[in-house]
Amino acid sequence: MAEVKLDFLGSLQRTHRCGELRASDAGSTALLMGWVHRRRDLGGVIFIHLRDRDGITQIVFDESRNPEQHKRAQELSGEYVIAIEGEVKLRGADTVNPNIATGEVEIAAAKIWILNESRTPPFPVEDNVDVKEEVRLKYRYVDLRRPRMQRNIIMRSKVAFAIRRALYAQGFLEIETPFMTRSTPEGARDYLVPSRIQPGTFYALPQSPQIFKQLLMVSGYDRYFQIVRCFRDEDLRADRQPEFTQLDIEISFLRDGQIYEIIEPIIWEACQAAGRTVEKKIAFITFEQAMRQYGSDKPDLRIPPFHCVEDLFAGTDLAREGLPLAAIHIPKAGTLTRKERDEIKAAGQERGLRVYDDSKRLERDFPEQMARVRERVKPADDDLLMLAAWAGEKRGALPEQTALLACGQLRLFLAQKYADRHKLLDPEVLKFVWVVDFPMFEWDEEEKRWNAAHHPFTSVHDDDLEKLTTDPAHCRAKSYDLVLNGVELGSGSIRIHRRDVQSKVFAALGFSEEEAKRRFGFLLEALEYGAPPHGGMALGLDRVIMLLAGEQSVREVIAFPKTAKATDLMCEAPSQVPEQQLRQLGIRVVNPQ
RNA sequence: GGGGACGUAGUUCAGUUGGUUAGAACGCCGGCCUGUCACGUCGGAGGUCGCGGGUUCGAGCCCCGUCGUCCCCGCCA
Repeated sequence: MAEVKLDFLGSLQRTHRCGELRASDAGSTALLMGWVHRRRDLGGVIFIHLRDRDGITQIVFDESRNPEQHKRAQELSGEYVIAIEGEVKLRGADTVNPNIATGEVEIAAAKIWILNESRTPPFPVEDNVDVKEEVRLKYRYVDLRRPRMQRNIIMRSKVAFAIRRALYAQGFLEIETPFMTRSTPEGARDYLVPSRIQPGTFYALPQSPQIFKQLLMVSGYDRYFQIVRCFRDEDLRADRQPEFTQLDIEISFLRDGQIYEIIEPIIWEACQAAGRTVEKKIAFITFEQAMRQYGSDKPDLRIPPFHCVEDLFAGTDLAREGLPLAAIHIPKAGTLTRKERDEIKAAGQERGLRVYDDSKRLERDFPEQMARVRERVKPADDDLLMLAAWAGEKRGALPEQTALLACGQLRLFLAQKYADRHKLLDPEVLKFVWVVDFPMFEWDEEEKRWNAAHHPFTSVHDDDLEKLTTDPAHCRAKSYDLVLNGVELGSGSIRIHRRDVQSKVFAALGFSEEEAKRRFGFLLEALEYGAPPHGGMALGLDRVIMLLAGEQSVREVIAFPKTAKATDLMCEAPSQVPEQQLRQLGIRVVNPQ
């Protein structure tokens, strides 16, 4: 870096932000602070674009009018931090810049303070410059200056504020819960925090504040929320970080259906804050419908459903007992090449499916059936319509479901493959849907036992109470997921508030009474001290913001995210620690890398 | 844990069947320039071709390993 004499900030104070000045401010004196976005040195006159998170203002240094300050401006370079004072002047008609909000004016610099210099940034502070994410993450503080990131981070703040406002308006209280808590054996892997004071023991960082918020209901804080960090030590994805933020909500005395009335306005306000207009009422689909129409418990409603047509093909080679035959329909895919058909078949095969793509042959062999299929699906002339069926041995505890999931994956594969043609996967379109009536339990093939599909505190559907012991596979839970464009935003349930019911569910999950007490004793005990009926949900705030911002990854809406291997490239976490620190904790590293 | 893509200047990329001194654009540095706004113009600097090994007369290019980033499956009550 050049040797530059730096000025002190002292009592200097901004009069405006860099996106604020307009023609009506002409004639007044302004003092701005910010970063040197660009310098254009024409010799006798130097133009600076001064930038802060609000916008850009042009500053002019004229050698003939103010040689001393002009000389100082020659020392400037990109990303220097400066303060500028001068008169706001109207630009001549031919020099107005329509590309920036302040383009009608400029500041004739009377005085410049150079507050700090800057090394040349590793990449330009602009959008539309592709930079490898690795570099962006290492210099995240620079990346966050770029307009797109600023827009996302600012949107995130605005959405969070709108959510808080909407919740306060509905009488909610924001209450904090501990980060250093007890490890619970179910669910994701815990991040552990060793205790120095109790050697050999560990706190766990919460996977969610689930139990604490239920305890708050027991305590009578009947409308609770929290925008809170949660931690899960599992592998990452584009929409998954090891620490992520939940909007956590719990409500007492929640009557049937009330949760939707409470959540929907909050979602609406959140979308409004992001500048997105959505319908106030969100559609419903049952888990079973979602599986049979979309092959997914998080259906993307922007693309048409597939249709199960095994009934039409009963008795033919295509239909197999207890397994679906899916008519997959993708609009506007047009005529496919041989190569494309092979790719589609291969994609189906990878997922265990046989794909019947030859429509001519299908029409020839099954003319009546295909007529009925077209009746159901109603494809246009240039739409893609093919059949898919499970190819091999039946698999899983629920083979039909396994097959439906594969069909759903194939549907998404095709929808993405031809997204350019049908244009239905438009991030501008927001299709929310409630998925309800989830099964209570899922079969764990490895451990050969039933697991809670949502979590073990979820109420069973009133009609299915008796099935808890007799037919767990067909027990429906009082749970609900909120899905947007094929992304699960969050889930919730009506909780069990009765000690006896909770015991039955634990029994169905194969826990002995002792085991249940050991794992969740404090919650079970709390249920014995006047627990009100309650329920709630948790929404993944990062995902909400991601979709509202039209981004493909939650990393684009988190200021300091982690990589796919859960590292922070900027501060180089996680890291080794001094031996002494480990000794104090009574920890020895067995296999250091 | 498995599969796939990528890694060359500060950044984004090109680099022919393996062949002389690894190029371009932007950025950076220096000169000139009083109305630019992606300023212009003249000149210049800048490379551990991710890292290690191998094949070869010769490797950015081929082979093996390894590290890193991204995507997907498993996993995420």
